[in-house]
Amino acid sequence: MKLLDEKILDSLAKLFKLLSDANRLRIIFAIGKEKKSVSEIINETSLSQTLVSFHLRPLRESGLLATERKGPFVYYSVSEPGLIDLLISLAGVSPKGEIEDKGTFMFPPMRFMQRWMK
Amino acid sequence: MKLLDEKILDSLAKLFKLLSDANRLRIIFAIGKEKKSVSEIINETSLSQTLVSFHLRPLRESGLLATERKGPFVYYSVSEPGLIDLLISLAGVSPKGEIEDKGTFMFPPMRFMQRWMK
DNA sequence: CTTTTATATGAGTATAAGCTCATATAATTG
DNA sequence: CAATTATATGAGCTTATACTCATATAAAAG
Repeated sequence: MKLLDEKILDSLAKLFKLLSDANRLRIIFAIGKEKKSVSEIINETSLSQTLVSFHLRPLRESGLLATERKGPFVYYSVSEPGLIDLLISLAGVSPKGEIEDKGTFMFPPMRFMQRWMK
Repeated sequence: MKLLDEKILDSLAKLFKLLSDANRLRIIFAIGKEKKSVSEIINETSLSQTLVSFHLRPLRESGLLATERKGPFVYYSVSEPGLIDLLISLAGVSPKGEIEDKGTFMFPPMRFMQRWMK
């Protein structure tokens, strides 16, 4: 008997706020289900070092990303892999940008999103 | 073979931005899978008329909500019902705030969200 | 037609978000 | 330890967001 209370709404809003920037999504998709160093993220996203670090901060501080240091490199990973699945299904893409696997569940793509894709 | 391009990222970011406010979520959950007049939304959310109309605008203009006038009332509905399912599963609540139906699929609740729920 | 009810909107404001620049810290190498 | 590579952070700027107030429009009722 779980009620929809204030806390859940606030948490959901915070989660969506964390995801409401294209560069943040680029970064998260770049990490995917692996561990990526900041350098790798910079290379794969073509964003500046400062901007990547700038966006990594709130993602890390919120707990959405986890970090692990290995020598001079800091590796980032998505704390909740389910989030990647969610993003992949919402984006309507497959993990490697190839044909969708009909066997795995995917949320129906948000149709109305297409009006923004021009 | 669907690639993750700029347009998809931007669309996703816009979608999340639309959902990144607790009052917007309140409004969307209040509408749910039904058609609700602005008055009903005001009553169920306890938000001011101006604030409700203020938030309804971007939701409507983005296409996320659809409107229909009946006499003096304007009824709002969620254009893509799948969105409601998504929100319900992310929030970890059942449509009526009761026990979750084990038969229907639900995305695993984002565990890390709990750190925000205090 | 005037009044009332339902809803929308423009203007103004305070706060937050996204970004860049310069600089700081952390670990590695020479 | 000095220099280099990897990453983080504070300050400052610009734009966007969330909100309120006053007012406007739309339909219905009297």
